[in-house]
Amino acid sequence: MAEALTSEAILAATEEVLRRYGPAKATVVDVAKALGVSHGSVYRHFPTKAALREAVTRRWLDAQHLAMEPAFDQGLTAAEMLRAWLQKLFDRKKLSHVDEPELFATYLVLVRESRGIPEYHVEHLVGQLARIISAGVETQEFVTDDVDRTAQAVWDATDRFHHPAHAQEWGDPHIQDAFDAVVSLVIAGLRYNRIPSAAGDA
Amino acid sequence: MAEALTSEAILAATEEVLRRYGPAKATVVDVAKALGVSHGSVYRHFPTKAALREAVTRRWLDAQHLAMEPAFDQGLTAAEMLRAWLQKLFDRKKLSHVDEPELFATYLVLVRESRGIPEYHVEHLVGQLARIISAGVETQEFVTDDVDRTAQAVWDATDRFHHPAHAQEWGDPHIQDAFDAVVSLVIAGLRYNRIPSAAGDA
DNA sequence: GGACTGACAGATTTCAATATCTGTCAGCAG
DNA sequence: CTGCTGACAGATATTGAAATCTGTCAGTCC
Repeated sequence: MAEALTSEAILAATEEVLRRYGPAKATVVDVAKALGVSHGSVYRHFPTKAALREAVTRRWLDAQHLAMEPAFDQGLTAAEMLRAWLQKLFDRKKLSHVDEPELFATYLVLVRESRGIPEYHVEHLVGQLARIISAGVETQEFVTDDVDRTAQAVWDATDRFHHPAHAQEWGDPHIQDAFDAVVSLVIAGLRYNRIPSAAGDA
Repeated sequence: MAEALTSEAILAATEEVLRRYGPAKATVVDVAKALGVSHGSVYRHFPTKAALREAVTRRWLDAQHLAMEPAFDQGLTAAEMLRAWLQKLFDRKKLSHVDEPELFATYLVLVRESRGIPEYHVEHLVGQLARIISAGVETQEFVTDDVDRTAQAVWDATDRFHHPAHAQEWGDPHIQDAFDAVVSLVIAGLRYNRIPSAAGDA
């Protein structure tokens, strides 16, 4: 035999098979064939096909999260940082949707099919948002009595520009305009926002 | 023969057939059968199956628009009116999605399949939003230099609570909380919002 | 003994034949 | 003459038999 079969090699091969055949056609047998082993060997490293797919998905998401890590070192206001972060997220999503629609669709299917993965993804990004908003609260640029809740609200309010269900709208020529309008509205709200914890509003 | 076949009767029968069989199974033959005529007769009133479906859809949407017509007569602030209108829209959507999921899905398919119908629907509702915001600007409760653009931004920011792509999230127990947070953020933004017409922001 | 194979059962997918539907139109009935 | 019918051609949908896939495991190889 040549070399030991590693989980890493299986993940890489699975990624390649998913790219080539798409999520609907990719089979465990294909992965094994690409590695030159029997498909029984793959089951020695991953208990089910679903677990294998989920491992690939989590790996990909972690790379996305790393790429979105906000940079606090520059001399930007919180509003500028927030706008830049949201714009970067939007640009990345838009680009991958326009440039590689099939790969985008593939990972969309993968993310959706695993319970808990979408939550994992959103919670991570909302956490990054919260850190930016928190910085704004410290400099008294933003006002809020619940940073996490507000971060979630900003995420929800900008759903149209990052939720894959809206991907088809990202090709609209006026989409950047709509993005600017929503982000400006949200930032204006952050400057004077007091979200009630249960009910009531001024 | 009994009575003349009218377009009205065909529309009513089509609605019934769509309710009973769903959008995938409903056929022109079914409609004709329900009316006790040959399917050729239906084509005397509607040129294609698509035109027939679109007529039913437009009829249904007009009823929805009427139900959402904002009431300006009460002694409410613009913020209260805006919140109430958004809540009503959310409640109506949520209710029809929870109470009659099949009918909701049926009209969702119908709305999507006709080019132009979604735009017709959204433009109408954003128009209602614009009237509420416009009232707020007149009382100096809200600030904006472009009512229509701002109305669209409010619509976009609340997408999660009316766009059917998010319907599955409406069953979440915390959804009302998320709604309140977003609406409060948006209303805070409206009080101090100045959306740039092309680029740049303070 | 630990890693891999290959045959297997049950579940899922594919594919081609069969049936149904859409849209048209010549002809019939009042 | 006007409104409806029913047969028709091409397009679409349904079905069930055959092929493939998933997950297991007794057995092989070093």
